[in-house]
Amino acid sequence: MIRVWIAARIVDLVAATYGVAIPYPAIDMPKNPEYGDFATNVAFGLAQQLRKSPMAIAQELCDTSKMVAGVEGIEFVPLNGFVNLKLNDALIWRQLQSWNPTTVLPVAVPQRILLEYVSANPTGPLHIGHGRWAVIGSCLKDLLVQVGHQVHSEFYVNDAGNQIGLFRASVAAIRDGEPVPEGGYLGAYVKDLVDAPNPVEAMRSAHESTLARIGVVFDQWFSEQTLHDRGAVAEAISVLRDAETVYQADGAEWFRSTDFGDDKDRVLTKSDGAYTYFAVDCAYHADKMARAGDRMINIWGADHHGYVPRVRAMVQALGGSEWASASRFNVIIGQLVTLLKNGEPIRMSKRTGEMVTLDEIVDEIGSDATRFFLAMKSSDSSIEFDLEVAKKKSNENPVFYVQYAHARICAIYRKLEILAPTDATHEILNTAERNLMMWCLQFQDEIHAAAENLAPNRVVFFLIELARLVHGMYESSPILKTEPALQRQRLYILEKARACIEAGLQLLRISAPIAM
RNA sequence: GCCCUCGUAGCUCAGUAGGAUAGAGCGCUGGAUUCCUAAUCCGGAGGCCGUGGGUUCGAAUCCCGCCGUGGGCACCA
Repeated sequence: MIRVWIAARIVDLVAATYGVAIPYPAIDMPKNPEYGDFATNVAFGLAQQLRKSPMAIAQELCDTSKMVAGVEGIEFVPLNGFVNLKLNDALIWRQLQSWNPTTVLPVAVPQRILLEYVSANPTGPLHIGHGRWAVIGSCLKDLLVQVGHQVHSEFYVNDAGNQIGLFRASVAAIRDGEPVPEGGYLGAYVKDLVDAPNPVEAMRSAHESTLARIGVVFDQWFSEQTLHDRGAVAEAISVLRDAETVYQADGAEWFRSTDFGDDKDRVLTKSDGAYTYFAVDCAYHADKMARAGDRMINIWGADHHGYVPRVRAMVQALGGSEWASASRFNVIIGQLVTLLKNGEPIRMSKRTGEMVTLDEIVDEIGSDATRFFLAMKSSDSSIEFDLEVAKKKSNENPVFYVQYAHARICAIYRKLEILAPTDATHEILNTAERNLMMWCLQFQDEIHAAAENLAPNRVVFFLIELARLVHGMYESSPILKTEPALQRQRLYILEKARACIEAGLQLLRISAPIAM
């Protein structure tokens, strides 16, 4: 949390200089290394309030810094209104000595969070798209837990309704040698289910096994059927009715979701008396809000994004307006994945069974590469997943780049036949050593940013950059043929970096091999 | 038609609580191996950040229009 630490020093400095209290300012890493290690733009924000130019304020802050306690080892340099900060080697070294990548300060307000993801229908095997939500969801869970939240992860099993009836009928038809019903399921996997006592449960169980192969395990598999069984749907509708958000029209019962920003009202009970999928979802979300406590996060595919406004409406009607806030309810809409083979997109259809399953992909390229590729892209852009690239063991495939950095460090210990040093003193630090240390120290800041923005891909990019710095130091700063004190210094830095890579990969549930 | 998403190097993508000269990998190109795994490193070329306005001391980032991509617009699930 070095950036938080720096920000706190700046807050103190501003208070000491002008007697004003400010919130934690942004701490940037300047692109130009001549500007120092960190920079802050507080002077711009204070300019209006203090009726002074940013340049003058930056200058004054830097002047005052010499008289303030707690900033020893930091050189303050004003430039163009920015305050640039340069940390001396001793300070960085002290920071590193007390730094441990697995220790992360908890957030100020920990939440109880219910995270729902994947929730694929149990009518066919999982594909790469489900894999993407599975990976992002599982990374998100670990991230949120890492910063102090309590997270319950859940897979919603749509084991009731028309599609399930059609699916069961399709399996039965194939078993009995009869034609599959109109709009039914024809895929090869359907044949494999004819002997299953319960094809739906067999399919769900297959999902569980597939997900376990890529390290995705749910705290709960929530059955839609149980909502029907205990009358939860009728209960949810009556809550909406009591809130006077329900009316009758055309023989059906409607939820006035337009009162909550949706663009049209939605049917709850059809004119034939059956509940809609949406009505069942009302029951599910009511149940989730009761269990979640503080916050709900749903991860859905792009084909559901039109569904979001009505769910937001329903959540507010059932749970109260506080559930409209982004700190209580998030829907992450993940864009689609196009699978490429030899540069050509593969078309998929679940109904006819023309598809490459997630299992087949994991068979081919393994869990580590699958997870890394799916985690590295931000969830709101559609991506291409190239099977050939994912199989390559080169720089084109960044998972090996990161793992190799870890393995290389381990190889040095083997060569020297020693264990990693637990402490060391330092002499002068070269640029490669210094940059690597500075990057490691920001690991926790990055974890917090990734958790806050629900963006696990930030961790992946942090690790790629970390690996780059390790490889850079490896090339420029020899160890075996170096005098003992410097050797120990370098080993100490590399061990911190190794632990950081290990911690980062663990967060992504990717292995950190000691040899490759 | 309406709503949502995205548009950054030739390709695949980072970077968006506004910051100082916009980044990486691949591809192209020039180098590095008496030395810890070359699965690596160092250098070069390559950009009006879709487009036109606006807000601001400052915009890839925020707001509006337009163009383009993908998705959604059921008493389906």
